[in-house]
Amino acid sequence: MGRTPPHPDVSQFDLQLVLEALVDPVRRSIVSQLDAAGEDRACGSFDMPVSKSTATHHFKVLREAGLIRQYYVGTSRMNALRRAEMDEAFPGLLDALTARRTAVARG
Amino acid sequence: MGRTPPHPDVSQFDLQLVLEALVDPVRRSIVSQLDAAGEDRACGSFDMPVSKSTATHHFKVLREAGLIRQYYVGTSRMNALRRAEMDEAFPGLLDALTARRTAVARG
DNA sequence: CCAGAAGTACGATCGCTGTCAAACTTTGAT
DNA sequence: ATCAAAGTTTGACAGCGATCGTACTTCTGG
Repeated sequence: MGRTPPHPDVSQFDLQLVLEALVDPVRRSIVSQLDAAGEDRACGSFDMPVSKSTATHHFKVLREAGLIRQYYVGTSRMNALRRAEMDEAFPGLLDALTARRTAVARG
Repeated sequence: MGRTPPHPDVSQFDLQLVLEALVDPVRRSIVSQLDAAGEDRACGSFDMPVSKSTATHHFKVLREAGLIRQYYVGTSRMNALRRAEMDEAFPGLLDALTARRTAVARG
């Protein structure tokens, strides 16, 4: 569907949801890749050892936790890291987790 | 028993294990209480909504992730937060998670 | 208009983990 | 010696979530 999916507001960010999102290695890798890229990227452009349907699931979890913002460009769904807002809600958290320690594991 | 349980060395701290430990609300509460107390505390002295056997499980997970150090004093098992070592391995992580967000000012 | 590309939606597994109760161990006090 | 306190161990169970394949939708290019 072309409609924009629901995104939580910064005031509704929940630490529990954020941690549940970041505890998964695949999702943490997505965040790291997005952070390293410094620009928005399509779902399909990520290096991920899972199927497309599983990838969709991971992006949804990240979006609902407030970690990424998603919007369509043609058939591609773009993903933007909501770093400033995360830093506002949980100062230091993303810094601690994106510290070039990235390892992509098969889970 | 009575013997000291195994503790990982700082050089072997693993981010994945640490996050898996901290994603559980009960365990995060233990860490927060330990941090707020500023001193070692016995297992039974924590405010936890679970049974003793479940508590034992949580302390074990925290210990194996390197978040706490455990030692016996009489029949009590004391718990110490390994903050300095955690800060060394993952700078800013515990700070971000033990931040009291109810308060306003932050020095 | 049609084919392909990019994702989503939907079930269905399947393993993991948080939970408890019950039995046990160790220590300290009476 | 006995008893209670503090945890541990074991075994079982329930629910969640990561995974996949298949079918479906939407958009773009020819």
